[in-house]
Amino acid sequence: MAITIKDVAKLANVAPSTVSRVIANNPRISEKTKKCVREAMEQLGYHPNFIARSLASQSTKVIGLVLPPSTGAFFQNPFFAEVMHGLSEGVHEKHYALQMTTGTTEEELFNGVVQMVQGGRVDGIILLYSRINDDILNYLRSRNFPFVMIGKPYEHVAKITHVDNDNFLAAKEATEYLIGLGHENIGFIGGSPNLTVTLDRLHGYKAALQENDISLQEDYIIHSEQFLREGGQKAVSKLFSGTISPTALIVTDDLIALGVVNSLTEMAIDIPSQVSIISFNNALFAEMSRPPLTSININIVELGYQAARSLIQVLENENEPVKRIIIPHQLVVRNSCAVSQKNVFER
Amino acid sequence: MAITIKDVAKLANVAPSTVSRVIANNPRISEKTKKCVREAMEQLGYHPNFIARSLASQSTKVIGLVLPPSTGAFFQNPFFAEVMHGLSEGVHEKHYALQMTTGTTEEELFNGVVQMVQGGRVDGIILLYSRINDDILNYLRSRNFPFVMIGKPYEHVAKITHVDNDNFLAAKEATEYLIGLGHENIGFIGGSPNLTVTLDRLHGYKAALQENDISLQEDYIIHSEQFLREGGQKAVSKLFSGTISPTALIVTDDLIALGVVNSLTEMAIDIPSQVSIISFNNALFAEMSRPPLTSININIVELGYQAARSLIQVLENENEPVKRIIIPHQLVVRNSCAVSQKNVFER
DNA sequence: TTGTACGCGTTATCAG
DNA sequence: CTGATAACGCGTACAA
Repeated sequence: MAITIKDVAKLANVAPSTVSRVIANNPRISEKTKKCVREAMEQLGYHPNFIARSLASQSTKVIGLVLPPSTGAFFQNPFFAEVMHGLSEGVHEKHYALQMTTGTTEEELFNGVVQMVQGGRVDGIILLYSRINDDILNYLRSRNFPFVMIGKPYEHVAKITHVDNDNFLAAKEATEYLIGLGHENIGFIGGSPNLTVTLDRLHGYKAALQENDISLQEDYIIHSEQFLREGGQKAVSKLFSGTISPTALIVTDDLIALGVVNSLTEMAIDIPSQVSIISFNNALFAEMSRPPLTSININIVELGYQAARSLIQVLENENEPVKRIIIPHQLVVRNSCAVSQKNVFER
Repeated sequence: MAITIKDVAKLANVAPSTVSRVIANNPRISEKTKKCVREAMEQLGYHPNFIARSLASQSTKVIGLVLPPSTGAFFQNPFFAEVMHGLSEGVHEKHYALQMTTGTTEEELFNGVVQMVQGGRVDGIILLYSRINDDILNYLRSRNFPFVMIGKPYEHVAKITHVDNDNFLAAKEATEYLIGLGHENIGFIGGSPNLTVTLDRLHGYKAALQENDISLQEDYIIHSEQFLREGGQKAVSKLFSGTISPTALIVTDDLIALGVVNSLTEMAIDIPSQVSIISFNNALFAEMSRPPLTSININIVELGYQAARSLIQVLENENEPVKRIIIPHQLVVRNSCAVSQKNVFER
């Protein structure tokens, strides 16, 4: 059995509670006994038992992570690694640990969260996604359990602390950029329409069209359930089978964009001379693609970092106000967009 | 305060210990009281407290993950996401949770591990790397704490359960493949020489040369500390400044290979006609690179999955024997290797 | 400033 | 088959 607080107490000739107070650096303990106790701890190689501490103090110093339902695909997207990077830095600074649960089905996932929460495994939770009508979100809210989310809540925006980009603006700017290049037939290829990111970007796209008096074509909008390359491929075949094909595309994820590029290349449609593409996330892929993709850097690492920090603030301050943190984005111009060749003739 | 076992006991008119036994599905409890207790649990919405359970049973059902020291870079490499994918599936099947610690310095990392171990936070640990003279490894061994590692231990191979590829063979095959194409001036660009993966692959490379009576050129061997693109770029400038430049390269990581490709392209050295490249890991990059890289698929997801499973076996079976699990690899041929043009003339 | 005693929510041992 | 009771290791009123 490991060294406990009692062993230390015995060696230092004090009561266990005194040792406990020394650990907590309680100011009401004399420096002399503190030193004495610390020496005893050193000598025995004492390390506090986190589990016992958690039970007594009702706090674990662990933060739970909830990955989106389609966990398998999520791991493949560079978003995962980057957000983990930021999260890990954020929690590490404050001496918290990260815990993950995953599940293959929606139900398993939900149960995993319940176990984390009601099982007392974690002090708070970070949702790595935001979607419409999320049971997990509702559950956390109904139990009043501390959590923050990455992405904009679909409902109750003002009541949920979250870290997000201004996806509306980002998509609007992206679209305006294409319009500025003379494009008017602009397609939108997004991820699942249940995700708020997708919706926000779609709205930004629509707003830009409207402000520039370009009529919206519903069949220029495609949603691909998977945030993967396959999604992009399917989207292209739908988009380019119509009568008038778009001359430019907004794609909400680099990975999907990759599929799009693949398909277009196979169809011998040149990028950017025939179709311009602008995508989101600025993953390494974006740079590697042929042609290199113009993409919007949403600073995913920072997204994770801020999420971690703001959750910890919620946990450590009695009534921390609800916050909304917006991480800036940047358009990274590469070679996937060109001036529209035909806008003059077509209308 | 949450519902406890006592509340359930009261409602079901039994002792708390009985409730505990029902949870554990103890066979010595009558079906009748089981049903009664379960109804009470249902009615109250009871969920067992994991922390209390952990304290009493001295087991947390949590597995700790140790990332390599250069954590920042590690997150950027697709290896991270893939291995996490496998790990998460492996632990999820057996109802364990994953916990991560990270640290910016070696010392922080070490302390993180000590906290996990001595703090009783985790039942076992998975090391996501293997290197020479690892303090953490020595610590775990000295405390006799259950752990498995991904990669081959540098020492005590027969005493440490680990999951690995046959990196020696993989590199040997890769080299032989190049030799088969007529190459004799084959360079080796590896990651840190402190990692056993690097060493194993280097040995495989050397063995292949030797068996084919090709003399080893020490200045054809470059180590890049970072598993990143920058590493590849530096390596190239060293390699191609000598008198006789290699006509083929073994690169131990796709990300490094990417840097190599970049640099060679900038130097207007054509791949594969002037230099052939074969790399490891078969990340998405490999396929996307221009030209697409011939790479060795080491099945990273499986590496993680098996690591999780074997650790859990160690945890759940009294004296599970030490195991060594080898995950198969496959050469994925793309377009980065060609028949050597000059081997006939040069010797 | 320090010690005593109890509670945190379970599991496990030992009776009955 | 079930019920007391004692751990598990620590935090914390309360008392001294």
